[in-house]
Amino acid sequence: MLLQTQSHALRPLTTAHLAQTMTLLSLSTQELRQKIESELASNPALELIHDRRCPNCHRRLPATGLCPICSKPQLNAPDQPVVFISARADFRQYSGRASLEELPDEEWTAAEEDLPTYLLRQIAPELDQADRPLAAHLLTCLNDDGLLSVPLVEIARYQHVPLSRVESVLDLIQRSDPLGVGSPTPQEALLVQLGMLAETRAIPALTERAIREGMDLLSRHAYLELGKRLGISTSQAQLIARFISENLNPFPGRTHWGGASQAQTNNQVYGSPDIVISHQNNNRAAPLVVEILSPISGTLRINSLFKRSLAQAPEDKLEEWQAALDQASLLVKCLQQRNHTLVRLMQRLVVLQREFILKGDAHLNPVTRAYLAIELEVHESTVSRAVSGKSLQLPNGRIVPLSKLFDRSLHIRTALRQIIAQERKPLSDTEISELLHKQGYQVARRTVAKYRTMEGILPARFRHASPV
DNA sequence: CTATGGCACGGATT
DNA sequence: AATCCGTGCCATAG
Repeated sequence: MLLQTQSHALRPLTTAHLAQTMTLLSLSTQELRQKIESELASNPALELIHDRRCPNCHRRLPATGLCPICSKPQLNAPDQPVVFISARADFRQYSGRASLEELPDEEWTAAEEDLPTYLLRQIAPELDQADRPLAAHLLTCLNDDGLLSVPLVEIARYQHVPLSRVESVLDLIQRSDPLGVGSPTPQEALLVQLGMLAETRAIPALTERAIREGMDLLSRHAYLELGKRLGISTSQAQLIARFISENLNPFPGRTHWGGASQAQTNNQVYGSPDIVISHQNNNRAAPLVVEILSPISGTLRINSLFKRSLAQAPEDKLEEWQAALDQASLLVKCLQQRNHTLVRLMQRLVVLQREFILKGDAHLNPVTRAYLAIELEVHESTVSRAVSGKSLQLPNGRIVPLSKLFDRSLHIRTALRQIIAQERKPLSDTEISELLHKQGYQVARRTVAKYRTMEGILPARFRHASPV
């Protein structure tokens, strides 16, 4: 028995290590944070140091949370992008700020005021004086997305008012400027917006049902399935999806639908990015800086007190404590490995896709995961896991899935979009295919059709005169 | 008859 | 091994 525990304690690494590294790598920053927090809560051998030190070079950090050394390009290699683990774990406000910078000037005044007061001003005239505290309570419960994550009943109980009154006040809020704000789910936000929009404008058939019954499919871009569920064709389902993404906003808190400025917002991702690419000081000429956002602020390490007390552990607890310690050190190690892999991946990726990052969709290099795996001398699946489920914020503030950097057909699709934008008369798929051949893209006529629907472009015949 | 979408197959990718 | 993607063939709509 004794021999068994010893050998068990001696060789827990390798396989377990590998397995955990893989799972950690495939987690997004948010998921990883949850995982770490739960580990931290349950495992006394782990400890989080709230130091304000850079995770890369361990120098003291200024209040901004950005390491002045690591975020600067090296003098001897100014062209090399800087890739580092970012110490600022709280990036919600960060991404929010980035999107605000994109707003045209006239929107600034509205945006500068914070959301709750902005809303309160709107609803004040229609609001019964007695309901003011209730409204204030509701508004302060809004999260960054403009959604209400607290159940209504809870608020009703807290304020000692009937549920119906809470509902009527909330209804007032939902009809205020960021339309749908205060809805409990993105789904309901969309429905409210749709309802208001329906009064002034024609809406594709079945849009409401698509949101009600196919929300899950909609967010997964599973248009084929959506079509089946609604009993319509895939392309019709795609049209509905396109209409929704162009006219509605599932997260009313993020002011994103300002005018016609965003014509091609294809697969915009909402939520927090895992990686942020920006120019230093927002200066377009400055080198690129790549931050891999850390899931936690501070340093995760083994609790040295716990380790020392292991020597005096009571007989019956020894095994349990040892296991906790092993698990903790495993987690710390794997976390480092994950960071290392991500840094190496991004270092190479940013060089390969520099054009795309700076100039946009048309300049995407068709890089495959397998190719990158060979370059980095890691297994394909490692790259796969590192890429999956992560999102990337580009210097222009857009957040896209990291897998977009591995899209093999995006540059052809943008070429296609250009052709159609410049066409004098509607071109048939066959004609477009020929034009693409002249540009050096060998795509079959059938494929043109696929790309066209992917971009949400109507068939030639129906495309005649519709300047939206 | 032409343009286009659906389905399914094979090869590449993950 | 599972999934995605480009393509060919066929049915259908205009």
